[in-house]
Amino acid sequence: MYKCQHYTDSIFYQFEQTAKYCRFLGVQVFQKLNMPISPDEFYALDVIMMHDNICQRELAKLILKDRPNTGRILDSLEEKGYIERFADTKNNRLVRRMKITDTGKKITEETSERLREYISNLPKIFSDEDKNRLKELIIRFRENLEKEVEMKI
Amino acid sequence: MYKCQHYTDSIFYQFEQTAKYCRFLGVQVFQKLNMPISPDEFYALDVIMMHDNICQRELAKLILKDRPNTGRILDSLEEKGYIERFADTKNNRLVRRMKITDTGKKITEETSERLREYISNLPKIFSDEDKNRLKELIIRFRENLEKEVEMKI
DNA sequence: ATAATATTGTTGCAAATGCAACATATAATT
DNA sequence: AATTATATGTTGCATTTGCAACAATATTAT
Repeated sequence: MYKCQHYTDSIFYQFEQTAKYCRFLGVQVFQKLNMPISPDEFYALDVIMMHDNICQRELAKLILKDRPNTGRILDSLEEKGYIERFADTKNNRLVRRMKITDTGKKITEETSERLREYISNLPKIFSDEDKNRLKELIIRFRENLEKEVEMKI
Repeated sequence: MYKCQHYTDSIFYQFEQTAKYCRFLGVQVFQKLNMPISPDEFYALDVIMMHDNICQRELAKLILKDRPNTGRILDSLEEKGYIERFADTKNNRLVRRMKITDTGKKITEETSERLREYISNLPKIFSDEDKNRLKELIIRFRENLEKEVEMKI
């Protein structure tokens, strides 16, 4: 006899639902705080800041968006002056690498700081210890998942 | 000093990324197994089966989709003969309730069974115990999250 | 040398999604 | 009684997303 008869009992369901709340919270907080960028743009900038000279496809793999959409986000970020793109080669192949600009860095850091402050003011029912245990378990879970899923990015 | 300087270190990032893998896995498995319904349709049917005579908005809240999209999924499911909808009242207000049909039930159970079989054949590196600990933590995390997010459903 | 395959990025379009506005009906307030 | 607010569902449209096809170039195989 299985306990997990229903999808809604599965861990996959838990992940999808919880991620939706995360997304909604993100959108709401960014709106409430009148952030100058969208959550997606912030995520991209954050990753670019951590990976200097990253090329588009590598970024796409990190933010788990397909190449066309990654390119479009970058078009927008470049137009706003938050990143700069330049041609380079990788294994003798032409790639477009990017750098965050000073403006972009400033915006990202400010956004990050305001976000952190907002979050720190939320009621903390979840202890830091639990949070770390949870994070660790999720990472381990995802690492297993990655082996089973073919990402066409 | 904060450890979580970057979004990519946050638990929110972990959730969003992992949920993406869950979604991708779902799509791939449903395709590979040539399922007669989409993951989203399956989720809806699964919830309807567990909540007999549920009305549209209640369903929308459970599958975390907005009312228009929930309605559209139901149009499709009804057209395929997997559910039946009928008018009723709730607090003296007109609502559309639904029931899963015999065909719908059969399809859902078959899909559920084939899915379970497929998943059980994946390499199990994550113990059942860990899985339950993880599920429990996620649920607790989401319950806290729910208090902070205003869902306009 | 030629053909086939692979990598990276872009374009274009179909499908899905999000959201505001509407329609309808009821409850609550003044 | 009249007005306002709330609950449920639908319609219509703009935006986003997903995906196939293409372009350009490099590597590998025949």
